[in-house]
Amino acid sequence: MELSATAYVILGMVRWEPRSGYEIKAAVDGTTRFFWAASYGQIYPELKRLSEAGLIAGSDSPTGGRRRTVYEITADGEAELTAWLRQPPQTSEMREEGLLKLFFAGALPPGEAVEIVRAMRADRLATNARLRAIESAIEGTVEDPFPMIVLRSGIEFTQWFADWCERTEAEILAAAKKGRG
Amino acid sequence: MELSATAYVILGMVRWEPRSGYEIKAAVDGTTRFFWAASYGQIYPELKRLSEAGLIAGSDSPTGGRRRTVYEITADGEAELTAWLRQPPQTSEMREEGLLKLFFAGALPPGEAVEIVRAMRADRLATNARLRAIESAIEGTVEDPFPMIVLRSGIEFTQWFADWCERTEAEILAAAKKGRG
DNA sequence: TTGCGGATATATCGACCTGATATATAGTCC
DNA sequence: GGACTATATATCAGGTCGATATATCCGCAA
Repeated sequence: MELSATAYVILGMVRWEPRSGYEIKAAVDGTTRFFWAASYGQIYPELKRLSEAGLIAGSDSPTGGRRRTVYEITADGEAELTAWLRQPPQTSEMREEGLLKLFFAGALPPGEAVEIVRAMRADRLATNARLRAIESAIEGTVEDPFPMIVLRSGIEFTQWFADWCERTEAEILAAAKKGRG
Repeated sequence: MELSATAYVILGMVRWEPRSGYEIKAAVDGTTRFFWAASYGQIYPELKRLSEAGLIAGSDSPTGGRRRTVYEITADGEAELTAWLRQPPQTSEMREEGLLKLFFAGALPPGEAVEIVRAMRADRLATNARLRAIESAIEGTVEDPFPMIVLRSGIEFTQWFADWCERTEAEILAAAKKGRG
């Protein structure tokens, strides 16, 4: 039985507490989104697969006339999750359109490249602020230390990236000045 | 005309010099792979689309009996590329299975979580070494400063990440000791 | 009370992307 | 000549994203 990493996101999320597909999506957006996203297009089919495989169990719990299925993890699911946690991590990817544009910035007139770095910096700082807000909100409320450790890695990373942009902007401007002088 | 970011990778690559699909793939793997990857499954169909759109021009240049099409950028392609470079970057994604596992590491017995951080650190250090090797190899050979700037961002980032892993390992071990004591 | 907007809930689709695989030819080394 | 690697193009299953569709529920205001 081969499961995608997203399947394990679902297992991990319902392990903390039973959730509907909608709640899983909201939990992912509020937590792992920074380093592992998931969309409805993955979540709902995956819930069916995991349910058929007996790794989670769904039960109807409608709100009035609105149908709703809440899933909880099974003993098999828990075993599958911990077995996966013990395997060395494989996937490590990045897609940074800003770095891609900077890479080809030689095609722009001198002086325009700094705009790319400025836009990246503003973006990283905005993410940093969002993550800091989450940090303040959950500070001291959770007993499990690992979500907070990972959240802080995001805060440090976006801060590092913003600082790199600032330094690089200065570097590009200095080189342009030297080139002109 | 809507182009994917990967289409612009191709435009940027053939702008430096005419290349075959195979050579574009090799160039991507040697340079932008760290922050923007591309596979044959994207490159070959995209070359056809860009060629039909008149943004690149292909010419047959076989090696003996082995067919080979080399593409070069057109004036339209160059205009399209610089117009894209002037738009603010959109996509910024990360997929770090290690952080995902660490996030759920509370499901593991205490003491096992450090293994995840150790594996991530080893991996980041290996990438760092590869990037440094590229840096040494191309040092002083390229006039365009931007590829080197981007390469160094990768070197700094992997170094920062490895350092974060080291600090986090110590933090986890200290917490475990405190928990036991 | 009627209606509007936003939240909850599930489902689907086109497009993008990866990794693997298939098919051929060319060059190198023993 | 055979083994191996590099060059070159093509394809496919499956993962993933963003947007969209459908429907219900709730609070609030006209």
